[in-house]
Amino acid sequence: MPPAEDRAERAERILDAASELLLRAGYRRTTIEDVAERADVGKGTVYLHWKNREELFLAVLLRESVRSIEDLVRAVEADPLAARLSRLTEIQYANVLGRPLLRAGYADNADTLGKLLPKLHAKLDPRHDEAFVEYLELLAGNDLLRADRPARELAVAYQAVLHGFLGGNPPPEPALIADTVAHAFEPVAVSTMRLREVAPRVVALFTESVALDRKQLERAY
Amino acid sequence: MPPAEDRAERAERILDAASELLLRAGYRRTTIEDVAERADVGKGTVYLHWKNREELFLAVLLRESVRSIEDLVRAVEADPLAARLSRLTEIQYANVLGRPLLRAGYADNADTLGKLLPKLHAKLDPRHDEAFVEYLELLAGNDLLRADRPARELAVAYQAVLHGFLGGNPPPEPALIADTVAHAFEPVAVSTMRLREVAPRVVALFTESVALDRKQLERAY
DNA sequence: GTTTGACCAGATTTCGTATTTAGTCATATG
DNA sequence: CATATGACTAAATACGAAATCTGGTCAAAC
Repeated sequence: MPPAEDRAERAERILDAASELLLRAGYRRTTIEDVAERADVGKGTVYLHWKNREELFLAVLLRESVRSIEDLVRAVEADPLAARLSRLTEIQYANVLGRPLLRAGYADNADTLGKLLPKLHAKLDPRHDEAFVEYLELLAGNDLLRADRPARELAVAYQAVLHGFLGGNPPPEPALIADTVAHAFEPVAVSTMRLREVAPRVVALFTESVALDRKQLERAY
Repeated sequence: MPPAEDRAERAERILDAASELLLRAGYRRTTIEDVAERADVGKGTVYLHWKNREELFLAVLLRESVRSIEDLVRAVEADPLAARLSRLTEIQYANVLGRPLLRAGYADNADTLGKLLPKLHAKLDPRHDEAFVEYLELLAGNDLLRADRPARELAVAYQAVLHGFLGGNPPPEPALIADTVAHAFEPVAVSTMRLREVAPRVVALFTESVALDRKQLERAY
């Protein structure tokens, strides 16, 4: 087996297997052997990529998270108006709802993620939160966000709103959170011109943030 | 023991005991005997008031909920401006945070409420939701609420926001949800005059709603 | 150099037993 | 005679020992 190239491919195959089983059986009931068998590798091979079970499954979730943000970046690249907070929220909200593993992460679905949840939040949240606050500050600096409160405070309120919607049963329509976020956090008038200006920087910001996550994933390849 | 009067008093005493123990030890670990002993009654006496363990503890939570709404009603009576959605939310949010049992109910604290949680939501939510939508419709009819979406839809969004804030860790300051709700759901200008007009009807609405809950509680007396 | 599965310690599940508890009701009490 | 009680029972829960399973390692195979 040629070394470098197929190694990454094998890692992906293992993640695919883990992802599939995680979704079907949940963290608690999915064993490393199950994953190895489904990925057509020996059990020991899994440990050549990740140092233990937990890291493997966290990688599954990290990959899913990276993919969702890559989707988001593509959406903003395709349409600069998607850089607007309300529109971005709508896209990302729908995106998360369409990815059962992320949805489980937000809805605190203990059955599928089990003891992985706390570890997950400890690992992913801080960096993403940071990037998100930067994004808000970028908006604020361009009159695309309410300026009467610090971005960091609006971020707290925003996270609460997002969590509230994602935790809904059933989660409300994406249009409703878009509308709510628009009123709650955007200024009365949002300049399309300004939006076109910041869009590339938004893309850069999220691309950079996601690059770090990518790096971490690739360590396993 | 004179019948009617002291019977209610005894019921309250039992609820006090149950409440105390529920908070300290959680539903799963609190036995009827513990409650009876702490309330200075025989075990059988508890069953003269409630038909089973679950009903007893649901009554504890119902009473807490009733009390919180009574607080709210008093606040609106004392200050008609508190009938405004953002202000009402701020008061009720702080109220819930200050009542550990209600807080546990919203934060899905499985440890203290355990298997009681699903039953609780099934029992309390429908009626309160109904009253809340009426309240929103009352506001909408007086230009005290955004009119570009049906009240029922705003109610869904509002519940998501409230749940998101209450589920926060730690829950954000009351002022932040007030601000968020004001922007998200209120019209740009809120007429103080109109507010004074509707306040009594808001009081009546919630009083009536809570009266039903009271009735249910008193059945046990 | 790379992959693997047999292996082992520790975790988890199982299953039978002991204990606890919800709910009842015959009796005690005032 | 109406009310309150705690002894009682069936059912649930907790416990513990034995059996099973699984994460992680590593010597052997390739």
